[in-house]
Amino acid sequence: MNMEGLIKGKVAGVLAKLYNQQIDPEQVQVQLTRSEFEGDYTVMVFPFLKFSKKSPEATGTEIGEQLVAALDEVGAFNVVKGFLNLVISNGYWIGRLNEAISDASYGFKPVTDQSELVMIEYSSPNTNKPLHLGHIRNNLLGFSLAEVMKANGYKVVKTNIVNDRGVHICKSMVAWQKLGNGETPESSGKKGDHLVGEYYVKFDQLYKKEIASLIASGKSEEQAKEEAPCMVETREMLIRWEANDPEVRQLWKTMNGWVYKGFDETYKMLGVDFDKIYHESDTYTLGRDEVLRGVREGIFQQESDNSVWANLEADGLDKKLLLRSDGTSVYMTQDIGTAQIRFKDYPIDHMIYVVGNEQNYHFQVLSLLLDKLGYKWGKDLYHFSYGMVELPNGRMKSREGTVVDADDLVAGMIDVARSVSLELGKLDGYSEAEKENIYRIVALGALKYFILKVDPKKTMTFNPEESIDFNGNTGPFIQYTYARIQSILRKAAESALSVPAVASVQTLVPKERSLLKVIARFPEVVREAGAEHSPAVVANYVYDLVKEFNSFYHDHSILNEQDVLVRDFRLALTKTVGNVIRNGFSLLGIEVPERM
RNA sequence: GGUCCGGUAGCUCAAUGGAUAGAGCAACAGCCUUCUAAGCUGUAGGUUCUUGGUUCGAGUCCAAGCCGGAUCACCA
Repeated sequence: MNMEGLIKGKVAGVLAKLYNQQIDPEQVQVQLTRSEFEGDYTVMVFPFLKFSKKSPEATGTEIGEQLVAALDEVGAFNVVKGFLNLVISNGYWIGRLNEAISDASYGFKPVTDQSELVMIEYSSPNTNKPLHLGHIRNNLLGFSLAEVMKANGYKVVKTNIVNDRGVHICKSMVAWQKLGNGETPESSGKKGDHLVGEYYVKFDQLYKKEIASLIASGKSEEQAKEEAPCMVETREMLIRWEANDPEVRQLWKTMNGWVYKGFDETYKMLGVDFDKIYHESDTYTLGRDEVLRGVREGIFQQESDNSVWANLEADGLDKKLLLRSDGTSVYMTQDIGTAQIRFKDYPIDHMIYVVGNEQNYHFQVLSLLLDKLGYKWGKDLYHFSYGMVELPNGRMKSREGTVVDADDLVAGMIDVARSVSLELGKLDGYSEAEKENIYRIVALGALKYFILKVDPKKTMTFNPEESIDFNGNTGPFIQYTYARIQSILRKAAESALSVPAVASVQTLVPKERSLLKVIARFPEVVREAGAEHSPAVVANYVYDLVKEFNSFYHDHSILNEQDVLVRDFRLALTKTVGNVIRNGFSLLGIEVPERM
């Protein structure tokens, strides 16, 4: 049991003994003592006053005396107002370090055959335009969440549902047919996803032009939008696509192929991957079958124009369209099919959808619909609803050209990392390839940390005018600390010093002690990150750890320490901090460099 | 309009109902003959949107209001 649990149980026992009061140990409030007070753990005594009928100070003192007598690890206590501060022995903290020193997966729970399986859907791009900053947040959160869940002992299947069909895809196809002149990624040298994205934009321009000329010829705006030739063509193309028209299918395959090649490059650069990829084009018919079953069973209603609806008014929601009057599928339809096939493919215990909070309503509806269709897991779907990334003046708008492209952003970050690194000139002796790899690690560290340190639920702001910082509370700051640690360990090895498997000092200076306490928190941080579904918990912890280490590093010498026992202890401490940084960052999908 | 989410230092973000609300950036002042200065130390910066309520104790919970955003599509 951890120290907090131990204290809670003991306090409950003491309350029974002193005041004849039974209380659930979980009701005892224990927290880490704030650094400005002496002590390690603090027990709130305010809630006990109604039992003790004494002052907070007297109550705290009584309980404190009992705890010192009952627990070896509690060496002393002090009471400030209603706060009972417990001082834990050095031996306990050193013992916690000794657990961590040689455990390569310190803080992680093992995954076993009995582990529950969690499927995490993330990324889920449309194949009509390249990935942008919003997708980056999704991808980083999804990948990190998968690592966090693994560290909490779950089997994880990462999945990606590619939205590869639908009107939006047909729009870029129509535009390419009309305006493309046979342009390909090879002929133009453009990355495939970017090329297709350009035609999606061109479609929009053409559409607007056609609407304008129809309005000029006397049509109403509504009519114009309906009758614009390129839109008519798009709708026809979607129907031909669903009817398996060979010509349309061929064009679709070709253009999607370009996009996939582009996406693969971006995914690889971001360091994210998937265990199983589903395509909407494979699942939407399953969804349609399910919807039609729902109609037969009276769960859904078919209107006279053939469109199918779910009436969710009894659940406090609206009516929801499931099939259009022309029989084609909508977004919701394919999500039903995808859910069904996934649960057929895997023994899923928990399903997590990493999708932006703009789709909260969609997932509320999806969960209800699956439930109505008779799937017992419908109600249990978990929508990991993260906040949007905004620019200083609001959302990214493709019409205003303010979309921050994922590839451009990463390339820009690498440029910054390169110039910072060249200026500092600490990579002498590395080959160009090794240097470029460091620039990449640092650049992605900066970007990933910047995004993941923010509470996923919250909207966050990104300013493309100011490049992401490399100093202060940043990824490179943490990577730098790791690199320093490795430098010390290399020097130790050169001097034939080995890191002891067990630390055997008796006394600790204050900065050693606070560092030990931060290291000891790591397993709980991993657990909390899993329970809260929050990589930010890990990011903020690693920052705390690193700040604490740098302060220690500044004040105390490690290799030049004269007392051999202290030197060896500090080596063990230093190595362990490095391991925790690496493990913590691995949960965020961030690499750490040996030098920088 | 209905529903949901948010509002903390100039900016970007922290803070299981607990002590004097913390970091970083930006500003200012120091620290490299010493294990990597992408570092360390200090100064300054706050009506936690407002008003009530619950509580021994509220940035945190409740209610109302103000401001901002999302969503309620035969878009995804």
